[in-house]
Amino acid sequence: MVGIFINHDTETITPPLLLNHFRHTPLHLKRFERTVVAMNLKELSQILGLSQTTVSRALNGYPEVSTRTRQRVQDAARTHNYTPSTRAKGLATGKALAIGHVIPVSSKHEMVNPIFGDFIAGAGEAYAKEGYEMVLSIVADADEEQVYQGLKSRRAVDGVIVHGPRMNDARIPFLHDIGLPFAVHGRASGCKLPYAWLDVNNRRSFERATDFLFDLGHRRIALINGLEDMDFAHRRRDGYSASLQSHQIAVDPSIMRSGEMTEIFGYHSTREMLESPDAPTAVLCSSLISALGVRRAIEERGLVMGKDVSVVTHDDVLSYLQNGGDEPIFTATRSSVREAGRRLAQMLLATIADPLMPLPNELLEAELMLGSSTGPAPRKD
Amino acid sequence: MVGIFINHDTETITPPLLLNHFRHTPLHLKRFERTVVAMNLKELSQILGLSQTTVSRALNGYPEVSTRTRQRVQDAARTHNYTPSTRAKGLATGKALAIGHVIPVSSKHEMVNPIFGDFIAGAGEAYAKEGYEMVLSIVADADEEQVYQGLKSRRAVDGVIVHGPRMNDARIPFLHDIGLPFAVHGRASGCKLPYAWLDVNNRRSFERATDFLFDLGHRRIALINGLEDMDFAHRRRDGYSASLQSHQIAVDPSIMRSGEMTEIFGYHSTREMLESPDAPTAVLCSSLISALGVRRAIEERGLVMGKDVSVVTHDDVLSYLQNGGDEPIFTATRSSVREAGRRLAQMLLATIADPLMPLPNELLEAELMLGSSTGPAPRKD
DNA sequence: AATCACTCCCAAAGCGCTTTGGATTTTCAT
DNA sequence: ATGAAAATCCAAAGCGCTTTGGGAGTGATT
Repeated sequence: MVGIFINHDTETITPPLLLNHFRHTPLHLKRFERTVVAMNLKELSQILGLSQTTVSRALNGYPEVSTRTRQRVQDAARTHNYTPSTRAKGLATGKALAIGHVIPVSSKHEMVNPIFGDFIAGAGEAYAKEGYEMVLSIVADADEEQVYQGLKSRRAVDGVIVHGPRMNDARIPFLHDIGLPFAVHGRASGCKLPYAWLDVNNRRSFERATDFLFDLGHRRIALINGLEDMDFAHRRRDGYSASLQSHQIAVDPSIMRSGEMTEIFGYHSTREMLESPDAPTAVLCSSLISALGVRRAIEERGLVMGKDVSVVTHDDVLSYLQNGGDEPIFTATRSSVREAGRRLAQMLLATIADPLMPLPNELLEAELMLGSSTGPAPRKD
Repeated sequence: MVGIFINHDTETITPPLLLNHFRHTPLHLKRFERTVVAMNLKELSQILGLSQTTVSRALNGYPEVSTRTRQRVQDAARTHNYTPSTRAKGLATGKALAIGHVIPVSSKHEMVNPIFGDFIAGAGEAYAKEGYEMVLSIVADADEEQVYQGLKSRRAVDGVIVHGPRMNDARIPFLHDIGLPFAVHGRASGCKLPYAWLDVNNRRSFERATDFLFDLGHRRIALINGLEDMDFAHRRRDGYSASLQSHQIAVDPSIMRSGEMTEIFGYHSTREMLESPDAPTAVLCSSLISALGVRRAIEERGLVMGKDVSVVTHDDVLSYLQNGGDEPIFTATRSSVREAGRRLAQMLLATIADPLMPLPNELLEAELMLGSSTGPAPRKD
């Protein structure tokens, strides 16, 4: 082992006095690492007999380098497996080359939103293309602001994606105040400030879905929605109510539920409502996962979905939860959350690249896909 | 605006010649940012009238600082909202203070493993506690090695978590070779090298589950499993086979399926098998999501789960997919993937903190939870 | 022959931190 | 008092990169 050390007075160095801190590797180990590990700019430039400046410029595409030299440098970089250290590059440029995703975990049920995986997958593609890293923080929703503050002052990221916006979401003015670029997946009604966002037209898609159920003859339509204070839930409810009103039907709270969209939630809600003498003939549901629960409740009662009770659900096109193969199980308002991730990430990168650009917005329309979960309202006997 | 600039010859600086590169913000903007933005060590030490050394030491818990000074420094840091830049700290210490998670996206179905969100949530807790960042790369499984190489040579992370190990997984020797610390969620049969891992005792839990079905009188037990080359699937199959053999029943490939564990997969597999004259009376399933499909196929055929056909599934205790509330829907082998994330992350951090430590392993036993999806085998008529 | 304009390259100064090797005070038994 | 040891603090040298402000060398133009 000793032969590997470069600096021979290693032994004579007095180790720093540590106080419950293991962050600092013993010096000899660090030396070891650095010796064995990755090539750096200095070494590469020595190999090439060029200055660090020239090598750096050659690699970063600056024009003050001859084509021949650039080629030579690039080849050497490849063969020696050289990639600049993000840390050092970041320090020098003042950019972090990373985007933060702060994932709120609902303190109530410790639930991680299931759409998150697919969203991240989409966003990841965009980052990889631009050489950005993606850093994740999982946070109890109460501590969120603190986390943003931390990311900012540690200079760990160049911007963040805001997930699961609520109405009048405090995070938006907060991020605006601390000057951390951000883009929101969804919108926050009531927020006056301009901000970058991408959203599905939730209101419209749920209005259409409700209209569709009306066309099939349904008059008693239940709504199983996300948590009240989530912005998307609010908008969907608006769309639902609008449709009811335009058909002169009063909104009836007894067939409306909101909660965290688990299978169980869909099941319990539906089960309760079906027990009533005035049970709904159709259910509009905010999530495919809950819709599975809805179906369970329906079938458990010996009813047939699409005949006795119709179901329309929103479908985020999650990779592990396809809505049927050839023939969709559920009639659904459909919008890929993965695609949303991809586009929102691009959006954020664009606003970071050009801070003077007007903040971009994008409103996606959900498709209404016909499946076998809907049918004409059953005749009253 | 101009008043904010600190360096007044800003205007006279000739901008660097850029070649299709937007990474470099115009200089005046950078200045602006740096001026407005976060406090740094130098500023803080000036405010305090101390050297950077002392401030740094006070904040990092080194003993060469008087209690009074330390207190003063800590207070100032808090009030001025100072947090050291991770980049700079990383550069100076040689650590990245970050752990990488490389998430393979199956190239076939572009599927993100649904357990991933909960796993990450668990791991995130561990990282947050130790001041580590979590960086994510989403990667088509073919490019994985390249991504590890990149993380290593960019010095972006101190270690990585390996997800979804396959049999004889090439990633393990590879990571070993490039000298990037890692810990595996699961194991890779056939890998001779020692490595840190945490796994559920898949073989045992599936053997027990099969035994249990035997005890209920079932003799024709189907297996709906994950992809063949996934290590966990292999082990579960082993456990299943072992139980069959110990009961003198031959393994019958016609009632065994393996594939990506979607709802649809569970549905189709079950549907097919139930059509056979020699249909299974029980199904052992590798995922709660697929189990939902299994149930659908059963009920669609007018059969009753737990009576006509028994189902046992593995349950990863995902937050959005609870297996029933009070009374579990499915009888299940149960092991929290979130807890696994938490522990594996701690494990990795420990091996990084002390590289000389023997590599830790942990084998979790799954609980066998009784639900209403199982019952005695129906009598042959 | 001197000047100019390029082209191609370089030394050195940061970026914000940690860590080393001392320097300066305090403290305290003698 | 009086050294010696302990307690505090500091200047400066990196960490690995980018970027600034030149400096040679080469032809072409006066």
